[in-house]
Amino acid sequence: MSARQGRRHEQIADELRRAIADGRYPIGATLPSEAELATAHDASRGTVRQAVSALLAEGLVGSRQGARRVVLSTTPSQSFTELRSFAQWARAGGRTAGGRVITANWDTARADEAGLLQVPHAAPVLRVLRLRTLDEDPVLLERTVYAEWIAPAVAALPHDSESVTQRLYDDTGLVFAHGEHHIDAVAAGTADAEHLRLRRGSPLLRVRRTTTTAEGRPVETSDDRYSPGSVVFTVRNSTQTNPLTRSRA
Amino acid sequence: MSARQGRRHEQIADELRRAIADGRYPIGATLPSEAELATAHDASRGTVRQAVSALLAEGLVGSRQGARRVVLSTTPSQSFTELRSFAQWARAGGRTAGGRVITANWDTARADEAGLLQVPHAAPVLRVLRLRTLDEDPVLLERTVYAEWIAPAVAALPHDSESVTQRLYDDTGLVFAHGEHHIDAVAAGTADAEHLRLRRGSPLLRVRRTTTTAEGRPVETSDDRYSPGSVVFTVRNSTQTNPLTRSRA
DNA sequence: GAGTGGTCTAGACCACCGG
DNA sequence: CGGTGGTCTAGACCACTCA
Repeated sequence: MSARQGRRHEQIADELRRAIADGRYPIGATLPSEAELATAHDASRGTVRQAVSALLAEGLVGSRQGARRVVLSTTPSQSFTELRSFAQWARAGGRTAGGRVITANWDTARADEAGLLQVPHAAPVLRVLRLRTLDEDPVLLERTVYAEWIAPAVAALPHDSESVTQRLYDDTGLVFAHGEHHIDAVAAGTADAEHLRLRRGSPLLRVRRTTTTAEGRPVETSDDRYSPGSVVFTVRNSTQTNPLTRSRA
Repeated sequence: MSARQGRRHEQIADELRRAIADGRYPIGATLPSEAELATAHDASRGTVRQAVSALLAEGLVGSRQGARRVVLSTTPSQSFTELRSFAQWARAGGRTAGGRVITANWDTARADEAGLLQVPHAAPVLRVLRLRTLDEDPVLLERTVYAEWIAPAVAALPHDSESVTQRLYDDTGLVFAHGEHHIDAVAAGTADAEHLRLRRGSPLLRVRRTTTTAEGRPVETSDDRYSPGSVVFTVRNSTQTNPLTRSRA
């Protein structure tokens, strides 16, 4: 009994994910009502709602007041790993990714970083400055902060690893499951300009991202700056297949 | 009237968003406890949790069991997961959107525009240069090209319409259903600098977007340039859902 | 009108954090 | 240790959908 039994809502969510993936609820099918799920899992309606809202957030099901929930998608997206991993994205586009660590050192988390990584204030973290190249051109400067629990595995990697994501998966089985990306534009600072071979003040596309495991445990948070003209982010969305709305249906 | 009273959790969330945007809770600050918020808003803890979880989803605050919630970001974040218009997005954050048309004139579609709008080459289009403000500050310069079929409705709008999206819906029933967004960074040109009150060469976040109706009919295509620090785009993804992809410039 | 999801309440126990 | 967030329950009322 010792194994972490608790968290009924996560169990219910997993059960539903499995059922959808298995095709027991194909696209367009309706899920059982909250009341039915509550009875079947011997849980309260609140717990069932917590479970279903996770699927809602993942875009697996859609929800409308008054109507049963509908399955929107059964197949996990393949392109997530592309988004997460610079190397995999480059390879998919037929280009060659390179990378090298410029500096790597232990430090303490700043307040915002501690929040993002969900670790105590001033907890030890590993800071890595890494330059990424595409077909030999420097295009991306990454300032990544790793949580303490994963940092040793990162520190053990070769400094010129082509794909950190792949190496971490091979070495530790770590899978990046969720990501959040904040995108804006900033002017290149001195270090940015030097490493990306630009003039100071050049416009850079900045992506601040935090990646977590499937359980929601934060792994790393990073400030990535892309050389202008090297990369464009594309988003497609619609009112009908909007998988990511939260409470506001 | 349209004030849509009665969703306590949304009111509480808005109040917190406003407080964070105003700097009453700077980055790194802790939020009041759930119990305090519940008392202050005369709501139950469950309702407060629903409100706070929205901020959590938006990346404004972080959360760790046992510790108070921490403010991670004060910049308003514009989420693709909510296909909101600029004005609607501003209002949701408790801010005031303004806008005025600088120039509007008929022209013929360039080749790329014709392709995006799915109209014949050199078809007539309406070109509008529009400056958008947030709490009186100019933050966004839009260069929008409207297809001929919708252009008359656009041309008839007051030049200082707060929400073009809303007005078009009210006047014509038009609903923007799908969007495609390409995001990168560019340096401010002369016109950009003048209208956004920046120096030439300042980094701007550029979003080139094309919007279509539910039937897939293109309505407009636009080159939007955001003043630095005014807006952050946020994308959440996971192995299950991936609305964002990266592509070559 | 019955069913269903959206919202809300008022409790409760636990795991974790901090001083 | 007290405070806090994470989870859960067992009700309730409403808005909406659908047959």
